[in-house]
Amino acid sequence: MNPLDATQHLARDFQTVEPCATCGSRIAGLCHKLDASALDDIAAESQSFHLAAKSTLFREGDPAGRAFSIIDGVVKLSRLLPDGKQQVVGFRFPGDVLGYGAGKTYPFDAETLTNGHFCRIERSRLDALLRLYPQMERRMLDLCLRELSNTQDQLVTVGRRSAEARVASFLLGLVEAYRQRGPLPAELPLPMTRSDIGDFLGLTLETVSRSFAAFKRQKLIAEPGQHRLRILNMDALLCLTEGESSQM
Amino acid sequence: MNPLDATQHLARDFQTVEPCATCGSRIAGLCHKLDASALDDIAAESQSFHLAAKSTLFREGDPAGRAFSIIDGVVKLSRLLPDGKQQVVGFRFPGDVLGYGAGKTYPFDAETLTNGHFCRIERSRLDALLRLYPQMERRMLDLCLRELSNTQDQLVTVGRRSAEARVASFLLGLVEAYRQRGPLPAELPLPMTRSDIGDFLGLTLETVSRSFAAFKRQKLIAEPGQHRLRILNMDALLCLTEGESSQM
DNA sequence: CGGGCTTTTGATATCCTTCAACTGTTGTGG
DNA sequence: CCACAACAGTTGAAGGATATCAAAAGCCCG
Repeated sequence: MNPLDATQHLARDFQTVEPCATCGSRIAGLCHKLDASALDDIAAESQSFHLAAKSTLFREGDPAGRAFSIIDGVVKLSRLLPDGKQQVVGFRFPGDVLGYGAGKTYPFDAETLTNGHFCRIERSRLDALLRLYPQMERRMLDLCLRELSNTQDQLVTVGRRSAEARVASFLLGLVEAYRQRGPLPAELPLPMTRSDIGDFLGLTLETVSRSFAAFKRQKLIAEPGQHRLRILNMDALLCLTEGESSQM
Repeated sequence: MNPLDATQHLARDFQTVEPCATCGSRIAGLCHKLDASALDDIAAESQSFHLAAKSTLFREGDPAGRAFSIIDGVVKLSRLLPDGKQQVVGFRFPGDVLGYGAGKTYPFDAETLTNGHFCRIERSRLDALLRLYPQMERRMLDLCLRELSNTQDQLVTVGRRSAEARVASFLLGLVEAYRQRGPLPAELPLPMTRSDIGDFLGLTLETVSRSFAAFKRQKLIAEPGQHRLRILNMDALLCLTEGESSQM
């Protein structure tokens, strides 16, 4: 139980305030509300490690031998299409689990957008732990259901919304991701590039840039510095999301 | 254990040949490989029922009090946007579980496209069963992981592919769904309308119609009758999916 | 047979992409 | 410390893929 403090800025009190035995994180990942013996087992089976920004956690097609839990940092999950285009499947934040899927290989690349702190565990060990601790398996199911729900939301956004509505939707999703993980700071980190956002939303980076510019002109958002975002008019963004042009 | 025979056309031997104790289905839904006592419990807690085509199983926003398993039939899951547009989140087939999600309300409408045969169970009972039978919870997790993977694939399709590539991708997905559920017949049922398909792919019904017309002209597919589909050139469809224009 | 869907097909409109040039930022080595 | 290269972002102009609008034909059910 060695508490680490690398997680303090983002990781306040997401569902639990007990630091995780594995890594000291106060974020409720897989280990949410486990009893002491389960936590000991996980601690024994998993390793904590750091990674610089723009590192690769794993690549699409690699044998899916390990699962990862994000203690701190932001990760981009993306798939490369034969024609070179990229689709970002999602962004992952502290508390999220990566690399535990249906197939035998990872279905996408996982790349850090920031410096990060992670936990890794062999998949076979994790499977054994899930069998051993039904509470943990239940937690995994809940994480999976939540992720499924988010992905379905994203499908609606990409499939049926205009460019500006998609960008607004992305911004609100970002706010929500941070809110779930602690008190919302006035300035949010925005570690992804216009290109990342575009690939997430099914848009080009230019279109994303134009939408950001439009939102700034309307004083809906501000970027006080590189990779820093300030939401000025949440309601207007919400309106945009719902299809109406913003008149607030 | 009353074997029903309503499932014979689609429901051949999807992962198991043992008919489900609950409903007689030979499709591996939730009850896949459960022991006798678990099956007895499920049978006691769940009810089987029929529904005509174009019926509503549940609506977006309804309290999510029950989960459903499809024994036979095809179901459309869709979300309605404020501006009246519809996004189809997915189509579900025999063996799939519906209505078991993260939230307290259903996140989408579920509507039958064909006559159907279903199993229903109170959510609280199902949760209790999942706690009681870890094998069943594991099965639920696997179903959820597979669904997540499919939804992520769909995100790539909608986000980054051209209209024809999306339609080709839908057709291949349909083939795959049927293949997983039994020997593939030469003629597949196509119970969804152009509009349903468009709402699934983020296209208008006209664009879907034009893509179908193009594929027929190129002899990639045929429609021998209403709601009947024949795949003539799978490889060319696969090619289209990957971005190249079909030259085969 | 008639009314309501579904589908097809054509003509036009539009939103977003593409292409291009330029600016701003960051990190690196001389 | 500055010069420079690489990368990220901005903005404009033009073109294209798909949406929208419209009309007609086909199909199903009462």
